[in-house]
Amino acid sequence: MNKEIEKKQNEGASAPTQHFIRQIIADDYKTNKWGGRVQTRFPPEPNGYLHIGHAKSICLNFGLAIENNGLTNLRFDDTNPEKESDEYVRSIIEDVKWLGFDWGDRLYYASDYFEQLYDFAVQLIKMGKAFVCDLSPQEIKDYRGTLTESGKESPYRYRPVEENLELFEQMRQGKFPEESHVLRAKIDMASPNLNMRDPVIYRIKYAQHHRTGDKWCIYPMYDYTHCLSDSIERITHSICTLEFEDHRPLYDWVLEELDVFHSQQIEFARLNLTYTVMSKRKLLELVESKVVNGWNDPRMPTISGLRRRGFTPAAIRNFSELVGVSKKESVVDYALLEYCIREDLNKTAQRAMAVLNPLKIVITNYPDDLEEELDAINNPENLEAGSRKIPFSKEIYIEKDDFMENPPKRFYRLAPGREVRLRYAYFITCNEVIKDENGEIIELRCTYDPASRGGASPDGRRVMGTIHWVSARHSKKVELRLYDHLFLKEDPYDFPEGGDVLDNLNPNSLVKIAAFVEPSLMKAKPTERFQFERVGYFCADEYDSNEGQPVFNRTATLRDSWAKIAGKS
RNA sequence: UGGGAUGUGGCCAAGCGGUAAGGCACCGCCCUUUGGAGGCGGCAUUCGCAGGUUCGAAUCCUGCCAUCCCAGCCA
Repeated sequence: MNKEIEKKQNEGASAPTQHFIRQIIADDYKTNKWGGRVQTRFPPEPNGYLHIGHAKSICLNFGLAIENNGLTNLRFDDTNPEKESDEYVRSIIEDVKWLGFDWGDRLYYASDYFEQLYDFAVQLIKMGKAFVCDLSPQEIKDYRGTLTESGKESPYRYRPVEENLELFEQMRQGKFPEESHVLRAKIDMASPNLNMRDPVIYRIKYAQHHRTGDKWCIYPMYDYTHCLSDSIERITHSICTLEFEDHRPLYDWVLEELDVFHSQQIEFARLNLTYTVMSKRKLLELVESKVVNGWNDPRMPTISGLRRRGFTPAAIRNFSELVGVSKKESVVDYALLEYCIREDLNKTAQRAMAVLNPLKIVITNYPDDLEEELDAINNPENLEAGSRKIPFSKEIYIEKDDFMENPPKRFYRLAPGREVRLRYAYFITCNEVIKDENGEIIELRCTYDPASRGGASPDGRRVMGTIHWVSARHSKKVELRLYDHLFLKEDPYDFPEGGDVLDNLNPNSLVKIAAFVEPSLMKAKPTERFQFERVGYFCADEYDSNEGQPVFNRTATLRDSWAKIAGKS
C-alpha cells in the first residue's frame, strides 16, 4: 500500500526514472558512505569535439550532483600531449556551458597534478610496487601474454628500489629517448585481467603539452592518472563508460596501495544513435576527409553541430534523461531526439511562412494594386508572443505539393474546383490550371472570398484544408539548407566485407534550396529559431547569415501524417 | 580456449519473491485557421533458453545460449 502511494506521488511529480546510479547514490546516503556528500566530475580528453554521447554523460554527472545538492568538476584528462590541444579545450568549455551546466571555480586539468602524481609514483617505487622497465614496446607486448596465456615477468621487475628511483628521476630529466624506459606498476603478470599485468604507468614523450609546454618529458598513463585525480578532487562517484569495467581493479589497486581517498568508479553504457556514428576517430575522419564541413557541421552528432542545426540545450537535456541509464549496450532511435527538439520548439519557436517549392496563384477577383496587411499569430502555443503583419496581394505562391490536379480520396488541399483556406488570409477556390508547353503546371487561377478575411469562415462553411503561402510581390528569397541523416542505414556499420561506413553516406544529407519567405523573416538574427508552418523547424545559421540576409538550417521536419497516408495508398 | 559485463514489446527502460511502470515508434478515434500541437484509446498471458526452489519467480538456484569489451608506451 505504501508502495502504491509512493508510486502515485512519483508519477504526479513526474519523477525521473530510477536507474542504478541513482540507486547507488541513494544507498550511499543511507549508509553515510560519503558523509552525505556527492561530487562527480566530467573528465573529457581535449582531443576532439564533444558529441551527443558526451552530452548524456555531462547531463548525468551534473544532473546527479544537482539532484543531490552536490558538486561537479570539469576536468580535462590531458595526459597525452600528442593528441590534445587548446582548441579542443575551448570547444569543450563552450559546449558544456551551452548545455547549461556550471562547474563554479572547479575547472581542473589532470596536468595540474603532474607533480603530485610524480611524488605518488616515487612512493610506489619505494614501496616496491613500481619499477622502471627497459623492455621495448614490442617486448612488453610479447611479455604480456595473451587472453588465454599468462604473461612473463620483465627481467627488470626486481630491480632494487634505489636503482628504480634513480632511473625514474633520470627519465624525468630527459636522459633517455622515448620508448627506452617506462615505469610499471608491479602487480601480477598471471592475472586473467590484462590490465593488471604490470601496466605501464609512465612513458617518455618529448612533446609540447598544451598547458605544461616542455616542462615534462614523462607523462602518466590514464589508469594511473584518472583514479588519483578523482582522489585528489575528493570525487565520490566516478562515472565512466562500460569499456573501463576491466580497468576498475587497477583503479582500486592504485588508490589502495597509496592509501588515499578512494572514489568509487561506476560504469554505464554509452549512448548510440541510429543513423549516426559516435566514435571520435570516425568523426575526425569525416572532418578531415571533408565529407562534412567541420566539427560543427549541422549533420554532425557533435554538440556544436546540433547547436548549429538548431537544437536547444533543453531538448538535449530532456533527451539525455529520456534515454535512461543502464549497463546494456543499446542504440537509441534518432526519432526520440527529434521528438525532444519538436516538443521544445513547438512551445518556443515563432511561426513564419515559407514556400520551398513555389507554385504561382493569381487571384483573379482581387484588385490588381491592393495590398493588405493581415494579422498572424506568432505562436499559437504561446499567445504572449504576440502577432505580426503579413502582406497579401493578388499574386501569391503556395507549395507545389499543396495542389493536385487529380487528388486522391484523402487529399484535402487545393484541387480544381476546390476551396481551401490560406492561413491567416482568405478562402480561395481554384478555377483554372495553367500549363506550359510540356504540360507542367505553372500557374493557378483562383478566386477569393472577401468575407473570409483572416481565414475565418463567414457562414460557418468548412474548408478542406489550410495551406501556407507568401505574397509573390512581397516575399523574399533566402537560402534554406535541408538536412537529413548523414547515413542511409540505421546502422552505418552495416556494410559488406571490406566496406566502410563511408559507403553508407547519404548523398542527400544536405540539399540547399532557395525558398520564398514572408518579409518579416529577413530580420531573423543568427541562431534564431522558427517554425515554418507546415514545413519544419529552422534556425538562422550562426555563421553564414548576414545582416538582412539570413540563411536557414532545417533542424527537423514537422511530423507529416499526410505523407504517411499518401505513402499507404 | 582466459577474464569482465549484458540479455524485459520495433527502440529505450522501470521492476529488487506477490502476479509486467513509463517514454519513443506504431495503430485507431476525437479535436484543430499548421494533415502541426493537443485529447482519448490500443499495443508483452510474458521477461534469452531449459530445468529447479517456492503457495507464488522477470525477480532466488543450476545449466545452457547469444551479444559486447579486454592483449596501446590511447583515453
